[in-house]
Amino acid sequence: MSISPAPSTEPAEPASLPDVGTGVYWVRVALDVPLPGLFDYRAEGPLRVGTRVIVPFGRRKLVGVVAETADTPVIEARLVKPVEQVLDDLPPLPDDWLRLARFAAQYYQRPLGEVMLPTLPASLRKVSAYQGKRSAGGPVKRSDARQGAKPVPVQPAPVPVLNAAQQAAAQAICELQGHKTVLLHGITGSGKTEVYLRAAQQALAQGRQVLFLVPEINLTPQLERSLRSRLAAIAEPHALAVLHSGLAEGERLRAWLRAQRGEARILLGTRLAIFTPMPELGLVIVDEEHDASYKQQEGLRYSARDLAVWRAHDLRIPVVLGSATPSLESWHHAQNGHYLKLSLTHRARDAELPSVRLVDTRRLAMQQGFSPHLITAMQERLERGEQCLVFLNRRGYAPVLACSSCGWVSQCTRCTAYTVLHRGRGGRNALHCHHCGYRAPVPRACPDCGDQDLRPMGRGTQRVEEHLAEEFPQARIARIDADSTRLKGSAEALFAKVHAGEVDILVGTQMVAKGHDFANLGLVGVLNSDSMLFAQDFRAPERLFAQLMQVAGRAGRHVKGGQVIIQTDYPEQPVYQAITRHDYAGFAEYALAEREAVGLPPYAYQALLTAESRELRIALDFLSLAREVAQGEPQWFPMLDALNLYDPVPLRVVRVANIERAQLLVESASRPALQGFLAAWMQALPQLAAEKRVRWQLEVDPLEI
DNA sequence: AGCACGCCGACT
DNA sequence: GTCGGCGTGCTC
Repeated sequence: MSISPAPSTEPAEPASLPDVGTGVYWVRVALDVPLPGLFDYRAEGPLRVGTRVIVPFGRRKLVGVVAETADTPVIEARLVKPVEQVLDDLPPLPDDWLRLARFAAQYYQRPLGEVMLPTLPASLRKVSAYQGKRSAGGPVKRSDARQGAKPVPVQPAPVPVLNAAQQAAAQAICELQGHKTVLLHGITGSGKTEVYLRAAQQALAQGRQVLFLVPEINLTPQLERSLRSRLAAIAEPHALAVLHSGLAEGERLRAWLRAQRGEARILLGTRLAIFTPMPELGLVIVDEEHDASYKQQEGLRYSARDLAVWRAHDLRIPVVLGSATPSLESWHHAQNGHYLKLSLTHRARDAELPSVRLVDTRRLAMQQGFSPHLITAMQERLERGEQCLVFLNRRGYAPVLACSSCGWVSQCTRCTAYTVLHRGRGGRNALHCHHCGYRAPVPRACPDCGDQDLRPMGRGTQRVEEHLAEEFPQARIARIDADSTRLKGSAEALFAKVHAGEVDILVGTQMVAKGHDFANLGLVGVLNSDSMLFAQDFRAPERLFAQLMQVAGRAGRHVKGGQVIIQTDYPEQPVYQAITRHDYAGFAEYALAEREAVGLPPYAYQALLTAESRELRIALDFLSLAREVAQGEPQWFPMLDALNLYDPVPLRVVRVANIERAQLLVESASRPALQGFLAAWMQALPQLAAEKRVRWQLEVDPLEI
């Protein structure tokens, strides 16, 4: 998105002014409640904006953040309650943090308190942490200041020699003055990380902090190790802090505090780290910027990547977005000169890109989803002692169980979805609903006609694993998906086996596609990717391309002649054609032209209003009413003719856990028109929803529609 | 969202 | 006779 912060020239807000003669200081406090606006309180002394306070709210007490000071309260003064406790265990939250929170609240149409408070470590926003303790009171004890991370012994890694392209990219970033968004487009294995590190190194040398965002927790340990060893050469081990939702509360608090105090010089984290105060922030890096996990999918539905761009702009510092397959939004900005595009077009260690072959499966005799070509290729690789990866984005044994005589199929009673057949340990099978978590035993006979011939239709990773065990009885096979890695640490253990060469064939879902560098992997086989090709979502081809590039990038990183085999019924599709040439730019050009022709993002901006109710009719009625309200009040919605409000429609999976869902898409070619409309609309929606008794949410820049 | 008040069913 | 179901009303 092209969001530009307002210039941050206004001085820090002054402490609240006394009400003349009374010695009362009025403050407006942001609280984590789903009510619009701020709440007036009275303080005994001046309070700086950004100060955390404990205030009474109804029958309870809450931690809030002073968002404004005022000469007079908005509500009647006698209704205003006093601040109960001023939390001074931390300095007030800094101005740039407040600006970021205000922007996010306004942009995503949520109350300020719902943005501010959930981004703080829990102990800084829980009243319980401050009650009962009289002395210093609160979670930030003096000893925390000195408590860094455990002193992990780290050997400095040798600084790798950058190739010419890496050198040029790093230099271009290091030479930037002020704000710039850089799109670092580097194919898998081209050494983007070294470029990030070189840029980070310079920022550190200039006395600045670096914020390094990564998509998922499971990427962090690897990167953390490599960053630690690289950092050992240029900074002390304490300089790195890691922040993600998998941390224990204490660790999370400590990392946040170290970043906030400027003790941590590099903060490595997932999307939530974008909200960490960093007093000397000088560079933001967003690795794998296209990755959907930068988008929070509940509560405040923010994009950490987009907020990173905003924050960097606000602070007048560079931000580097890196990817082998950039989002079309970022690519578009780079193409039109908004972003600076830097490219790494060759693999760093002279390794060649794997060859990609499309196997046209329309006229082939398939065996359990495998073409003879793929089986033969696997055979050859295994004979050479290389590893094979079979990629299939579908877990379980089979996506549905069906009766061979009457047409019954296994369905969830609570959702409009098939239940998936899963093979449990000891051959105990069960039907799982992937939407609501419901589990049921497998019926002995068809519930409709009594026929005992129930057959699994299609295949998931379990069935593929089973078939491969028959096909390659000598091979050691491992399966990595959400089911086989449910237990803590089991994913690491499985990956370790693969890395140790104790696995010949790896079967996996998208979990295996990200980040891992398998030294001995020669062949990647892709099954059933066509299912993504014709998904209803307009971003499906973009996601498919990114996923195929990513999984293809696992092959032949160190092995000569790496190969990818994609089985498809549609080899002529542009996505597949571009993949065979490793041609991101070609794919992007094609996809962007298509988007432009039909006016989809990045050529339009979207928001999605979703409603939930026990009855679909009610959810749809609410959405229709919401649309009528907008169309019926032209004085409230002067921007209406720049907007497109679509018909309310049921979601593709309309019922989940017995709740029916529907949505209404709003679209505009003008961001300000959309923003203005949403702000006005939000005034009317809560009342409508209360009348219809529906749960609802508004998502700005939805990823899936 | 919490939290409490408020009126109707199966239990120590 | 009570414990508790969740409807609805309010929070500066």
